[in-house]
Amino acid sequence: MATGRTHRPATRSRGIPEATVARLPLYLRALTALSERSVPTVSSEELAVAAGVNSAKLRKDFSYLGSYGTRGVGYDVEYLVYQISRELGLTQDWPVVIVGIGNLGAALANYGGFASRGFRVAALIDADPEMAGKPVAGMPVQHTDELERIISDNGVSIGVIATPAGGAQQVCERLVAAGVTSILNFAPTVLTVPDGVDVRKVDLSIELQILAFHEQRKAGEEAAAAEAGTPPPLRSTAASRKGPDGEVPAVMPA
Amino acid sequence: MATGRTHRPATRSRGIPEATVARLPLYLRALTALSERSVPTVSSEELAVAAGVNSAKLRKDFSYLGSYGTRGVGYDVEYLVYQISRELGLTQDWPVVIVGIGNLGAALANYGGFASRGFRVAALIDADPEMAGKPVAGMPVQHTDELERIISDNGVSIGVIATPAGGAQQVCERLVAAGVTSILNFAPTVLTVPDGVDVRKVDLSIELQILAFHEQRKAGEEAAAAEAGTPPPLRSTAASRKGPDGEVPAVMPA
DNA sequence: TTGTGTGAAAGTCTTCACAGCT
DNA sequence: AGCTGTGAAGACTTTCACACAA
Repeated sequence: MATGRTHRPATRSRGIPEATVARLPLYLRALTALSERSVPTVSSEELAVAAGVNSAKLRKDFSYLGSYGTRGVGYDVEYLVYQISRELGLTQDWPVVIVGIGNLGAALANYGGFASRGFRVAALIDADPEMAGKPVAGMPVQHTDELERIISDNGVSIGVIATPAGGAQQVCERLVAAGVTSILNFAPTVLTVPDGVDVRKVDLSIELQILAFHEQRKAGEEAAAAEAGTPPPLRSTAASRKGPDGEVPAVMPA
Repeated sequence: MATGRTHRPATRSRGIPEATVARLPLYLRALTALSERSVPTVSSEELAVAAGVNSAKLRKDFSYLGSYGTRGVGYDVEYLVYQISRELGLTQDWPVVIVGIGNLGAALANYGGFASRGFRVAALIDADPEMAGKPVAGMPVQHTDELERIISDNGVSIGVIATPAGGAQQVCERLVAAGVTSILNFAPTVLTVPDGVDVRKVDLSIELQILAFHEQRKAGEEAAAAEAGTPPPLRSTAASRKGPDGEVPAVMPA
């Protein structure tokens, strides 16, 4: 069945692990850079370094896509770029709308890498009537009233929410009702959506808080180490969250 | 620091799972909202809904912090806010620098939630001499030449990189050399740092690509379902966009 | 000889389900 | 009676280490 391309290796029991999917864009970026430098092939080790992961993980990840490498040689850069792009659905063009054109929304609209790989900003939408018509990133901002029409006219299925937290859920509901099934949420709030709709969130303050946690832990360990007479490990505290190393020795206050 | 805080419950064999740490800010936000509405106590189920997780996970998460709930009753909101804040290191103030004051950097500088909970923007830094002195978010932008001095004078240990990809690694190295040990990277590039330095990345295009992957999969399933005579699951929107070609291997609607 | 592809082991995270406090 | 706290089971992810193809 499946139109052509039945070529796929018997592997692939449908379902690439989520952790792998989340790394594919990383590999793709590294591969694209290699491609631009006309590098023909790359080993799992080299590519892994470029992508910031370890090679075993990379090979395992690629094994879910199929056997695209050549033993003793490595991977063909162009071919892999294509395979990963296809797997990620980037061989087609995704129109995207950005709702909420404040500082952040404008920044996103202006973000180049956005429009590049497979995505196209179809419209900028804001609730403020004052904004309507104003050009941002060379594109006129449209009023929220137009939201449903815009989604429908452009066949938009991916929406970016960059509104204040207060309005996010409502915007989300309108987007979903109009046909959007994937949402990237920058508003610092939890969005509730029906089944079948994907939401990913990007939250500055959450990231900072996670960093603060580790930062505090470093400070604590340093102090503990000093107190115990142990010299603070050269800039090598529990940097990596889980570190297979032996969990800090005796921090125990007893 | 490390003010006598030996109060800690006997539990806590040191080491809260990373996955739990990543959710603490979510709980904290939900709790803060409850606190503002003067809600005195909350059950794991209610709080879980507000934070967008399930209650078993939430209880397990809290169990790593200690036994802060009351069986048959729930959790004391104020007390939990305090405990989580302390665990995350938010009872102290973290000076932060933002490097790269373009659209995004300016948006981050203006982001309110930033300055709120425990973080304070200590300086805005940009490499463009033209920017120097210009006020952004009520604060003069400073030139990169000042970077080391600023970090050191303010005891900054957390840096935010919002430069173009090209300059990110170099900025990162200067930040680290100057004493920064936690970095939030918005530049679309992999940063290499020494052990002991934490990096978290926020990458718009990666998030979009992950959404596109799932979006494509939905379209594929929909097409397959239609082909198999099964009605597409509810909201069949994205119809206009649908998958590019077939791909749709064995569907197995069971 | 080199470097992929992958079973198997180890490590993490989530979910279940219920004992035990209030 | 109600809800927390948590062992134990299950699911997912990473890492190991080596057979095997080029």
